[in-house]
Amino acid sequence: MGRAPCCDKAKVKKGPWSSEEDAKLKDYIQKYGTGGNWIALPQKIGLKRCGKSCRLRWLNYLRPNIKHGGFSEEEDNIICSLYISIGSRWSIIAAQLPGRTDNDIKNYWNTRLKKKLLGRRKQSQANKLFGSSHDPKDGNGMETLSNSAIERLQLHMQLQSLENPDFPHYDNPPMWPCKLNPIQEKMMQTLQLVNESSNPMMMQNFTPATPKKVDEYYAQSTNPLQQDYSPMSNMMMTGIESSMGINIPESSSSLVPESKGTTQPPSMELQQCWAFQAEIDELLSNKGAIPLEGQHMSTEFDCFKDMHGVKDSMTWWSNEFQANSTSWDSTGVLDHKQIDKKYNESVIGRNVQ
DNA sequence: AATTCGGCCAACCGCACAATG
DNA sequence: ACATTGTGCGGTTGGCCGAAT
Repeated sequence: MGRAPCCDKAKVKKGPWSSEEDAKLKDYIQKYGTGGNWIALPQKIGLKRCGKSCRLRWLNYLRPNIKHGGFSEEEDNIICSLYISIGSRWSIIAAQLPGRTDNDIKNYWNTRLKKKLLGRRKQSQANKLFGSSHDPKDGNGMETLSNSAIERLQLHMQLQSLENPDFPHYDNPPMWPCKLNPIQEKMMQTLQLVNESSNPMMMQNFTPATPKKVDEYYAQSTNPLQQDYSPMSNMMMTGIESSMGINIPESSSSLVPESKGTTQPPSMELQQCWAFQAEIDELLSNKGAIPLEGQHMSTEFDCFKDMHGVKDSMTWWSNEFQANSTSWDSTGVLDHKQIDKKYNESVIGRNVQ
């Protein structure tokens, strides 16, 4: 038995809002605020609408200083960067873009930005690999990998290739994230689950590395590419390492090793880590696939050419975002509530809880 | 000119969580 | 401690509109 509906659906109006309804709602809220109860609000002002519908209309359309459409390149970069980092947490992303609503950003991402970045070809390949045609009864666990995770993985790998264009990235060492936020941790746990079920042999032999082992890895590194401590790498988690259970000590994030150290081979954990990264990469890039008509393999990442200076901007933004966020799980929500509170206090002159 | 198709976006739905009694 | 209610959020849908055929 589910919870009772918030309103009588037979008696409320649905569909597009008329200008009269907009005016009623706007006038009332500008005069009296929301009163802290959206459910009761439509009755007070004689609107035959669900309270939730009123709230949505106000937040997404009638609220002052709302911007619609015309996303700037900087906003594109911010959205992309945050999506890769935290996924479809639209409210949090919206909180970082003044005047934008979560709904707007969500629509913009789903209809334009995603296509711009991923391109049709990779999308169709991903669908082929993980899409609805896949039989969930196969039991290989791939169905548990969400589209969001796939997209983020793809985006990240594309960015990684841009970082080191001369090297196929399955030959590259991992670029260590300095510290995962809880959301990133969760995503990596999901990826780990997928890997566990799709390749149990690999995980059987795996034991999580300790921070000490990671420090040893840094000391052992001989390849200049293994010294990647760019902010980009910190923000855009490779994820694979994390999914393998390797913990990155916080202190490592700001350390740039002076020497290259010894020539000892990397630890077993790291070799397994790279192998897993190569495996995922192989899976996603689907190297054996025949290019679609009119497309060439060399255009793999051409979609990113549309994003002028995306790397620099994203790096900058990543640092700013990290620096400004006191905590990951509350940032957006708090900001949103603060905005509403400020509006009620300053415009309406009311002190709302 | 008529029809089909696909992109876009506003709005709805249902779930999860927080607040309250 | 539990039940109820309100709010916030992300996913999805339906309809409009312009482009293509």
